[in-house]
Amino acid sequence: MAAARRVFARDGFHRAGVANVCAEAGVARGTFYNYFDSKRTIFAAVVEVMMAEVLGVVVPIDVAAPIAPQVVANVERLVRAVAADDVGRVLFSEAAGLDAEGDAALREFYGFAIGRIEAALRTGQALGVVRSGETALTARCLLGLIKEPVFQAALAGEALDVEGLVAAVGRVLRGGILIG
Amino acid sequence: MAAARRVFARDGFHRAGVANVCAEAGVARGTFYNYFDSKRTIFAAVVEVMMAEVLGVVVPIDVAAPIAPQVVANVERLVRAVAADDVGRVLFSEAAGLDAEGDAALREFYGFAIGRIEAALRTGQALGVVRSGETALTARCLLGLIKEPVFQAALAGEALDVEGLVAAVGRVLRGGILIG
Amino acid sequence: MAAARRVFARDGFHRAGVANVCAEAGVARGTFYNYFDSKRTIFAAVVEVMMAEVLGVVVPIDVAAPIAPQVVANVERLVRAVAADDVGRVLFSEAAGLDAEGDAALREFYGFAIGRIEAALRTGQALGVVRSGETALTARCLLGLIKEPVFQAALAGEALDVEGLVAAVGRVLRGGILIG
Amino acid sequence: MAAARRVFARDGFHRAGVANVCAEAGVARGTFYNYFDSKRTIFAAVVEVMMAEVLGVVVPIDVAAPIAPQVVANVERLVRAVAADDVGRVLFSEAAGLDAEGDAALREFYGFAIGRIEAALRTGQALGVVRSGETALTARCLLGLIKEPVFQAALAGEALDVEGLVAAVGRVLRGGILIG
DNA sequence: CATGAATGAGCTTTCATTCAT
DNA sequence: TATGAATGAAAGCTCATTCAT
Repeated sequence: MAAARRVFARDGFHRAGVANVCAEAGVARGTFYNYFDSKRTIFAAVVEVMMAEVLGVVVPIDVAAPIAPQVVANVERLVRAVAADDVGRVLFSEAAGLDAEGDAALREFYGFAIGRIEAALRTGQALGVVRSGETALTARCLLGLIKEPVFQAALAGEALDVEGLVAAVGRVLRGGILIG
Repeated sequence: MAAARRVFARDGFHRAGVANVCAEAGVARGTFYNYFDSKRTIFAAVVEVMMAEVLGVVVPIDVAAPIAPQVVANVERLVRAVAADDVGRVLFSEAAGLDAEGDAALREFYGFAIGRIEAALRTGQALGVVRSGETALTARCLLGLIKEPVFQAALAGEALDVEGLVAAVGRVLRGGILIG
Repeated sequence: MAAARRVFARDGFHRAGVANVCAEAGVARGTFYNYFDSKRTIFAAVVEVMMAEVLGVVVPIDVAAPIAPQVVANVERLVRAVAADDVGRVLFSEAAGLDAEGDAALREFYGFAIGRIEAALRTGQALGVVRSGETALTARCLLGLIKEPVFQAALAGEALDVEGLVAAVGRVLRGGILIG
Repeated sequence: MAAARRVFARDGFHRAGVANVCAEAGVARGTFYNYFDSKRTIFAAVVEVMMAEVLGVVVPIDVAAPIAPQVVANVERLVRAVAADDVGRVLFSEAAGLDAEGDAALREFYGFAIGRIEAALRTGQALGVVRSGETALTARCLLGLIKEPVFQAALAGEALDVEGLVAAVGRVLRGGILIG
């Protein structure tokens, strides 16, 4: 699994071969198929782990405590999780469009993430700390707000400026962009 | 080209075969290779056209006229362009991670788009209609704000609610999310 | 035909394409097939012309006149004919092993040439100017004596030293190699 | 390798397909590519073995012992080696003109063979058993003397009369053809 | 008669997967 | 359980040839 993760992160699903994964793991091809049904299967397993890692870092907001720092902390952990180990690269570039099953897993992942954001928005609206308004599309927008800079950094091959990104996201969340 | 666009949009680069493209176009395999060097080549051509379509709908802001409606109109055209014909699906899912050349083209595309957004932010700051602050990461965030809902709609196989999205984006741009 | 000859001489039968021949001749592909049935056909025609050229330069020996100079002159003309225009390259490298028909043509060509040499040997023996002995294999040996240096020059891409070759051949013919 | 040798000998490089080689060997196409990079590669390997076989049978002349029988023995072994297994067919018809690399290998082969002959001629001249005179072209002529009858037999599809050929070559070597 | 776009059979090659050891 | 040689379906691509214009 760890070897597969490295190989998929480095080469992507299509350019990576089972042979590469086996070589990286130091086992024979047959051994691979004793543990995984197919290349597709291990990729799905790797992706699932990555999704769990990403979703796992988000901590539910405690409404009794100050909210803003909790949101910031969540965003920061999220960004770090996605930026680590090419997780973003695999999840955002490779996982989409593989096949129906893969897309379903991806939909579930995003559905869960967006659901959490939307729930947070609703709770925030109820508490009066989030502006009222439609939440479904807004949740998707917020997801993109965080995801896109990570994707761009991966595409450019640059390290991500996590603090800067958290600050930028925070600014947009708090006050938008336009004045007046 | 039109046939290839349909096939790549439907099946993706890897699942689509030259045979599929030829069948869709109603020509023989040899005919294909009279016009394109390789499967990779025609995909690059399709992607390039899509990129041009997307970038082409963005009209420079006229600072003499009211700015907000112009921004809204740009966002709306952009969203429609990306949502049409699975452009988003191809550009966001298939084009990334193919090879070095493809990634370079993608970087150029995003670089141009982000550059435009950043320039607009700077101009807006100079005019006093955009809050001051860092612009590079913010530009990426704004790109994600628009891109992600389109991607999600494509992933879910739903039609995109363009007006709703434009409204949601507008809301975030104007006032952010958080109160106080 | 002239264009085909150039192309086949330059590229060989297999690496040359009908497209190359047409480009060299400045005509369209369809035009080519108005005059020749196939690539194989025009190659056969080119080869036939070359064979005729080679065989045509050999002049029957006039037994009334001094014989040695006539033989030398024949060898020299033969060498020049084979060395010119990559004739040797086409005849010796490309024409063999194409298909049954091509091999048959080649057999006829060599059969004729070897027959001429053998007849000359027999006549010479009758006249007492050629040592007695078996003639069939000897004729093949003599053919090789002339052909091989031409082939080697073509393979090495060097110009052939015609005078030197004629002298060397003459020396072997007259006195062999070994002493005593 | 053995199967490939048979197939290349029978069909030639261009008419032989990897499929034929695999069928002859009784293995699947994939198996072939586990051992050889390409059709070109295995052909080069086959040719190399053939070249080594041919060059390997030539034994250096021992100047202390009678020379003529040694030369005859060498020629005989050479002829047998080239005549066996369609070695001549592959080496003389198929190997030439494939590509730059193949021609280079062929040049090396012939260069080595001609070099050996030339060295033998020089040694013979020093020992006074070979007539004085130019050696480079003469060496090529002698090569042709032996090679051509083998080639002709292969082309005609006849078995080669090895003893007759050795005798004919011997006659030419010793006394040439012409009298007086 | 010249054209050249269209053709499609057939080639080489790849690689996920199997299975006897 | 680990192995890795063997597998073969399927892909991309070439090029001699045809035929409507």
